[in-house]
Amino acid sequence: MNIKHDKEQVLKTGLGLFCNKGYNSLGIDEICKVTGMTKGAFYNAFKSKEQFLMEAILLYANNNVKRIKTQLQPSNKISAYERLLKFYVGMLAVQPKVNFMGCFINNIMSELGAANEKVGLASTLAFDEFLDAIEPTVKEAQENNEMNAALNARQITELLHSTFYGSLTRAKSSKNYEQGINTIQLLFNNLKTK
Amino acid sequence: MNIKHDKEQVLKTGLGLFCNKGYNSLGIDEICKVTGMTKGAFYNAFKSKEQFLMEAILLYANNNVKRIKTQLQPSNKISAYERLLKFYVGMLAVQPKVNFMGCFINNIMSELGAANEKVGLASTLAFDEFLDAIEPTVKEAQENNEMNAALNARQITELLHSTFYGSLTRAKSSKNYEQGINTIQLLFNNLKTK
DNA sequence: TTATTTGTACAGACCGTTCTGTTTGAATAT
DNA sequence: ATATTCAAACAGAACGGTCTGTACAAATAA
Repeated sequence: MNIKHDKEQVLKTGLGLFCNKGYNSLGIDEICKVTGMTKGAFYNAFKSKEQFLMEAILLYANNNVKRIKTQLQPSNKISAYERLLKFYVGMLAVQPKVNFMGCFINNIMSELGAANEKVGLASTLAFDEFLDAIEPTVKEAQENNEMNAALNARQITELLHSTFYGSLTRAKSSKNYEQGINTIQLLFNNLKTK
Repeated sequence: MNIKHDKEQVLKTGLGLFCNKGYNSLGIDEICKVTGMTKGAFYNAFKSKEQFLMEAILLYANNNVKRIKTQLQPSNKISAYERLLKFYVGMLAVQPKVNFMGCFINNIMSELGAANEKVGLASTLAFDEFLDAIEPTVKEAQENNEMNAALNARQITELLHSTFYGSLTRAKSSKNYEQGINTIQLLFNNLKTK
């Protein structure tokens, strides 16, 4: 009794598992168990565990870009600066509810980025896509005169996101996100136009 | 013919291996091969791989605190602000020469901090020791009126180091440290007294 | 029929750890 | 000085478990 598996659904489930357990701690057996697949079906659909990961990275990157764009969507109720601040604080504050799983791309960068060239490249590209999605809102904040317009918008975006990733790593390890929020707040206050 | 092993030297060598390969990718076999030990000797000296790691974390933390204090040592040739900037830029710029191994504590936080409570705690404590070593120089920069004295020195230190760690993770993954230097530069410019 | 997909057992490599027996050198006894 | 004892350190094979990936027959689809 062969089962017709929805590859997208399997990938989505696997992505969730990767987010929670990382790469090395998640075995093919567990992916199969949770998705209801067998190994034959898995290896028929995916060339290898690494390729499965690569597809999961792409899926995550796409979904996350969409999420970022939605959350930073222009609004006349809340300014660009405030949307950005809320965006980053929100991602930190939600961590206790998601078992401090952090950001999949940041996790994969840390776990495999240095050792595996392909994965390093893919996660670097995903990171850049996130910056692409965030940068317009930084520009908007500059045009609103909320942020210093003399600075390069891309570099501000890099600064925001790097600080966020550093704070997130610390939050994961200490199981405490409050220091991270303070750090983000301090950075935003400093980038604010006086 | 049994060999007498120097535990400190073994730990030092093992720490170097952990720095380069991370925790999961480094096997006991390789530690033994490089140090010239056998497994019997290894397990006579250390309870487990995890305990070996814990001792390596302490060793690294101590050495690194010393290094930080040396590099940030008060000087009348270079101001506190400049010493801090040089300190962070230097750590990024050196990465190509050390195979982008980054900071051991940051690596371990990322790889194991979330999964292993003991390791998470130990690396969080090490992080705090680094902040303790850096904070006095931030205070000095504030007293020199190089940095805004209205801000909390500890929180500035947190911001500096979190941003550095975020930049470092990205540098490791992309094998490029220049963006990280730009990010640190931008942050320092923003914290500078106008 | 013929081609494709799936289920399952298993190969083969690797891992951390344990086990048994050996070496060693210092303490003690002669 | 010489012989004996003993505990700690060491050597390295072996173990139990994990892992990814494969082989191949059975089931299904064309």
